[in-house]
Amino acid sequence: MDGQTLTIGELARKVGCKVQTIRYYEQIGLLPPPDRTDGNQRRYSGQEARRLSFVRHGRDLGFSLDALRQLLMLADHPDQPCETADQIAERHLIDIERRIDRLSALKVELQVMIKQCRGNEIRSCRVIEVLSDHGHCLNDQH
Amino acid sequence: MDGQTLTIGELARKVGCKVQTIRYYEQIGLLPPPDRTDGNQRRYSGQEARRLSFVRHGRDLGFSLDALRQLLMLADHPDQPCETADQIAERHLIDIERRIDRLSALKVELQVMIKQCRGNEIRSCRVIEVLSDHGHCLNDQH
DNA sequence: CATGGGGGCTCCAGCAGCTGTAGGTTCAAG
DNA sequence: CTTGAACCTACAGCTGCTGGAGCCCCCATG
Repeated sequence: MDGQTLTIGELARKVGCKVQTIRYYEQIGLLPPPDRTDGNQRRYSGQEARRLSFVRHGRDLGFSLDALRQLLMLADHPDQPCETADQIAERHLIDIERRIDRLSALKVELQVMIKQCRGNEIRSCRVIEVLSDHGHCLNDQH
Repeated sequence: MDGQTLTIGELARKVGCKVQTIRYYEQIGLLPPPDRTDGNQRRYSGQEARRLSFVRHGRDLGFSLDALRQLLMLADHPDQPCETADQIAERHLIDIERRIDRLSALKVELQVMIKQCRGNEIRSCRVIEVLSDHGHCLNDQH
């Protein structure tokens, strides 16, 4: 099942992304240039499809293209210890945790904002007021 | 304390953003053009500083510039009912909840990935493996 | 074997939301 | 009056794609 070749459109459908995205990844050197037909159309092997899957799955997990580039380089050298890969993942985990915390704080603030404001005029609207006034800010670090 | 004027740099320091960001907001019409000195430098009033605070705080809360533009327009017409402001905030709340859910799922997946991989070779590294293999994907919707 | 249409190709512009640089001017402290 | 930090404009660049124009290829059907 590795000898199969896919057109760029088939590949895009398979991994769930746009054709242009694949060409973009190739352009920025994240995917190697695939073989071409005599008519200059790209044909992808199972190998290349797996590499793209890796990238897409990584993107779904929120990794940056740069982080994925590093991970791909690591994946190409399977004999080395995987500390670096771990570090990338861990850094990413910390980042995600920070984002969750931040978003949770925002959620509370928004809920308060909305609850306090029902059917009034803008003059007394908490949404506007809270946004105007830093005193109401929960995570006040400005 | 409203009669004070600030240079663009002072304002930037006060609200915690870059000078260029302020000029950018002016350029896209989010902030009105401020008064200038004879030497063509911008001078900001307390009014204008508050408007910028509003924008920055909104950005911190994850509102898009477009949503903030709408909210600013509402804030400029305080006699109208605030349903629209509410709707914007509510739509945004739903969005934030979705983002939290999504990030929480990613967090679990990353934690599993990292925990299973300690001091091995890349050959057996879960981080690479999980990203390569869709079978390990928790939220498998591809 | 011709043809039509769906997909492929390249190149380029644009999106949000800034950020950085170049090259010049102004302001205020000393 | 000098100096140097901060200001000015204009424009390019960043991430991660997405869409369009204008052309070309592939293959199923007649």
